[in-house]
Amino acid sequence: MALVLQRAIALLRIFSAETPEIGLSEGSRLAGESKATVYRLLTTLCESGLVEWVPARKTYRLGPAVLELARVREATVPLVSVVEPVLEEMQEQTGETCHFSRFNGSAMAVVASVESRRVNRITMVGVDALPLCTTAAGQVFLAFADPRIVADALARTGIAGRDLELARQRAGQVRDQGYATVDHFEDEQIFGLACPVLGRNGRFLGALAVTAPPSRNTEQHFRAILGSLHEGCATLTTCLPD
Amino acid sequence: MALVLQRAIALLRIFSAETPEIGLSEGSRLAGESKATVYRLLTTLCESGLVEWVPARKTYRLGPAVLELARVREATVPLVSVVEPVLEEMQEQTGETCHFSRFNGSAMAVVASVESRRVNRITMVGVDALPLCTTAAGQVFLAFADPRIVADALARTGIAGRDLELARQRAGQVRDQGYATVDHFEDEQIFGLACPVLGRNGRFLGALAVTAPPSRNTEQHFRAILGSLHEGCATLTTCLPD
DNA sequence: TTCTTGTGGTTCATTGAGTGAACCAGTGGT
DNA sequence: ACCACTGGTTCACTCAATGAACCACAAGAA
Repeated sequence: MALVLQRAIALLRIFSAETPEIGLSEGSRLAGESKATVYRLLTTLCESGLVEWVPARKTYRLGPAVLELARVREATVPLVSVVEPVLEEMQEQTGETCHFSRFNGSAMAVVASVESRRVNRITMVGVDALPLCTTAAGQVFLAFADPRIVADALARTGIAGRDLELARQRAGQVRDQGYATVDHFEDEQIFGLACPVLGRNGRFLGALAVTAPPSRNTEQHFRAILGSLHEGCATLTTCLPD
Repeated sequence: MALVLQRAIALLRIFSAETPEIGLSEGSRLAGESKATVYRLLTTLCESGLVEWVPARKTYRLGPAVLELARVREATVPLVSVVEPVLEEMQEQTGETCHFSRFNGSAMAVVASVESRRVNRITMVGVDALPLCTTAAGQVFLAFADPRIVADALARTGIAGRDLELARQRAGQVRDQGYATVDHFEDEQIFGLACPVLGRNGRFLGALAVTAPPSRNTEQHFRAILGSLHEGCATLTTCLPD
């Protein structure tokens, strides 16, 4: 029910760090709706400020109203304002890029990130969603979140057969050792280490992660990062609602 | 057109710092829609994560998805990340609570704020919208924004006759002296001082403001605040897009 | 120049999605 | 036992959403 709303929301979600602005035809194509429909939806969204028309490029992009909504959400359920100081502290301790992400129904959505100050570092600019199977944060979700939610999430990715078995196996490993590591992302050599953040009731809330160039993954540094992660997780467990 | 969408957006905007959670009946009342309609809209919004169901209190509130949208918007058009450091600097210089707000179609929406560290201070907790006529930020908008937008905004407030004349007069004063001051907000004695932030093309972008207990409004402190404001405005003019 | 192919935007007859009155079932207070 | 609230659900009616077909325009090619 409320198909129009669903369409409109799907349209909103098309906007991302990779495609921050879309034209009418492009939006129509991406959303799989007729141009007339997309036009009507976007114009209505523009009226409210949720979307913005960019005359210079004849495109649409997310509008300032989403910031207002986010501010209200943050005032209702503080998340970023709680997570950010923890990430700052971790960045201080490890010197590396740190981030916190939550499952949003299809991937791990980056909630907040603090970048390393080193010249050779992992950047989070333009990254707003992390895949479930190929990132440390995602693997931590697969290992520690409610099995039903995980099963549902895996089903949606379309992963099946041998790959599905491997993912489950990997989740088991991660669950056993309490953290996940990866040594690459897509085609780049990247070291990633993530731990689960659980609420006071034990429910999975999100993943706290540190990423660095693989050259810095020495045994000593690894232990320092893991220590910082554990500390951060403990803080968040006590400070986050739920 | 797209009436359903308009209804849904109106519903989203009901959530505020003052009413962060609403029940079904309450929402139906506030939105002026039938319970069935509101139920359908809220459930659909919940599916996408834009709204969240709170079982403990049997209410709805804004969901985590709005944070994701805000992150994308912020990556597209940096605003908070630009304004926040400026506010920090101003708070350092003046010792007072500083904030930046933008016109959102009906009021000045607070984009970012940094609170004073003094014991007696003005807090921005639970404040997300500032009225146009009774706050320094609002008066700055009335004085410096595009006259057509201002006229439209004033019309919507329902202000007319003598009060409208007074507002216009006040806007003239503010335009002449380049800043706005107020000595109270609602029934509280509060000192407020605001300056307009204009884009490189001269268009009004928002209001930069400092607020303090009236007892601290000495001539010397006033000059310090005004200086800090001018500095902040200059920075924002060069750093903000548009 | 002219043709093609793209864009953003608009129209309008058709129809199915959205609507709300009326309906549960539950709860807390009197 | 009653009342006045909740949150949630049903279903016949109808009006709002839909998309094919339509502009006007712009950029590129022949």
